Amino acid sequence: MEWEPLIISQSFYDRDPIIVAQDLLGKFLIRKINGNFLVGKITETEAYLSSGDSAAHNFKGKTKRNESLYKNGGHAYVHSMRQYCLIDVVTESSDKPGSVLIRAVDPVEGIDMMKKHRNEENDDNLTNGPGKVCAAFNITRQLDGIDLTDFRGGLFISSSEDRLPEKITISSRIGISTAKDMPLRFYLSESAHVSKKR
DNA sequence: CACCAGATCCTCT
DNA sequence: GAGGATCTGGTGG
Repeated sequence: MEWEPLIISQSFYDRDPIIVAQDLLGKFLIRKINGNFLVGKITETEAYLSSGDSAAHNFKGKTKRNESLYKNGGHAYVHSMRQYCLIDVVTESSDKPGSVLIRAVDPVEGIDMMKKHRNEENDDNLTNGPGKVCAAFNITRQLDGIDLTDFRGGLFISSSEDRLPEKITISSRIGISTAKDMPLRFYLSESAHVSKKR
């Protein structure tokens, strides 16, 4: 990378997922593979609450599948959904298993490799969905539980030095069958890489 | 072991 | 906007 990543520390994640979901917009998701970097600017997120949220994977308690949700803030929860993987950022502390689903990014660096991973040539269809992001970045269940605040790992999140404020749109979450109406989805209004507008 | 429910995506109308 | 492909983990017998 030609710029120095500014790794986000754990205190950023130790907050309500509704706040973290919005603050993650514009941050950079960075994947390191064999010395190469894939970089995406986060454009779409969804918050899943630590309690009382029937759509959250913590709703029925801790299982082998979701145990990463019970780690401290700043870890990754990677789970499989049909043929795809999805990635959440764990928020709050281990007794409050909230999380933020990363649903889309703007491709920034390593775009050719993303295209290979996705078998897709069109930039606009590369990373505009949670399964697509994981495929493009080669995020698999092997990364479940990884510490996103550790730059030595294969996956981390950084901020940018001087970012202009961007408009955020709030909507209900997508693809769930319960708790459909809660306004917990956030995206950069002007981004071309978002799963769905409005 | 069988069944079923998904935080999806792609390909058609 | 609908329907199917296709995979994994959780639950109950």
